[in-house]
Amino acid sequence: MYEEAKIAVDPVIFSIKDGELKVLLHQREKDPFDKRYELPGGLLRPEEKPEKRLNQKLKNMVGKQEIYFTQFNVFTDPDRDPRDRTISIGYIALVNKEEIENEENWFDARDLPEMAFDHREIISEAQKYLKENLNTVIVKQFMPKLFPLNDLQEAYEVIEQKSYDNRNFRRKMTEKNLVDKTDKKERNVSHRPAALYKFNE
Amino acid sequence: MYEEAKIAVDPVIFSIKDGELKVLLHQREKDPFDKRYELPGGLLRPEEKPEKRLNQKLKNMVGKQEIYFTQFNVFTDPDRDPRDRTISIGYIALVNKEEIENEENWFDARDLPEMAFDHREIISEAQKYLKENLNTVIVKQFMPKLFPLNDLQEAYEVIEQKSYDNRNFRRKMTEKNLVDKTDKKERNVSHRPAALYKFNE
DNA sequence: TCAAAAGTGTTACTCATACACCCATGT
DNA sequence: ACATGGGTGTATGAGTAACACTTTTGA
Repeated sequence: MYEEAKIAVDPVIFSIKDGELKVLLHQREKDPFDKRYELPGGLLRPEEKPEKRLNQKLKNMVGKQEIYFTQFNVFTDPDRDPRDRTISIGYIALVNKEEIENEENWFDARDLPEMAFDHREIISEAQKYLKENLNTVIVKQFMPKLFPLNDLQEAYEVIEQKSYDNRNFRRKMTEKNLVDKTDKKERNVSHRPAALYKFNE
Repeated sequence: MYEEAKIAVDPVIFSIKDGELKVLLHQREKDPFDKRYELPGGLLRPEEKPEKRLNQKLKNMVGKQEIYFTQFNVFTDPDRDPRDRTISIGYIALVNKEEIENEENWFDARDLPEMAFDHREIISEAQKYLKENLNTVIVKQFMPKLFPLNDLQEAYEVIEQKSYDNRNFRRKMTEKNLVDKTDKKERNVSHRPAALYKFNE
């Protein structure tokens, strides 16, 4: 008759640190794919909405209460889980580097370890989505409240994998009033301290 | 334990005719929602891939072999089907008006009949997706091989719900080499016949 | 005084927008 | 000849892209 399938919620949790796009992974401790890394997802429980499941997961993994996420794709290959048929709903979730306490399970998205299931492909699709749908709302999630303009430029560059002219970038951000200069400055840097900016409202 | 759910594949099949964005629907003949209209979807069978199911459905409904489609969203509300929990994978499918033989089940997307389930919402999301992701590949699906430039403009206008300046529109299409003029012309029209264009490669 | 990153202006080019009249055909 | 939609050019402003040197701080 008709197929019944389990429903997984798989977040690709991104952050930007040290000029790299990072992804938060979890190491499996049982078969299949024992010891390999996987996305920190979960299966839906009866009557449960994906957003609820995801909020719980994100809270566990990252600690922060409110984390931005959005659905980007669904993975349906009948053989993607060797046990039962499982449909995975793929989400991207974005956290700023200030939230990262323990760097241990954060990996460079461009240099991933051995992955379980089709999770490498899911991450690759997620990166593509991130790049294609980049906007201020997205980048904002990666930044702390106050930041130097050059860090913002770096965020764009890391996601889009291209470089901007520093003068043009600054002009665009300030003339369009996307950011506001504050009277604060960087501290304890061994060079000219940058002015700190914040996002406009 | 964990939820098992049925998986539905629901295509929103769009076409453009008479200056309207049309959607192909199917009238139900049993409860729940007897006599209401629904998307011409189907449930996945064991081991079946959504793309395969969709190809079958589209072939049945429209006749043409190769139809462009793409996944746009997933609908997961636990109560969206009053019988069993069913996850619906939403697709948009695009056909050009030449393929429409029987107009009977084609409805103006902006004036739908009473719908079953959450299908009105699915169509509304599909329209939003179409509008936001409009590009030449998309519009191409709606057009016959040869067409007057003004018909192409109309297609953009119907999808985006805005109007273009005719001179600017023509300049953009031709200068960017998105279309090529052929030596053919409209026939049997009671006004100056339009030159027919085709998409570039 | 040196190293390191922050910050700053001008010019050229491309693209989007606004706007009104003549043209080719069928009836 | 007239009604109907087809077809054309120019000017203005906005946004994007290219390009190199001076400034401020800590060490």
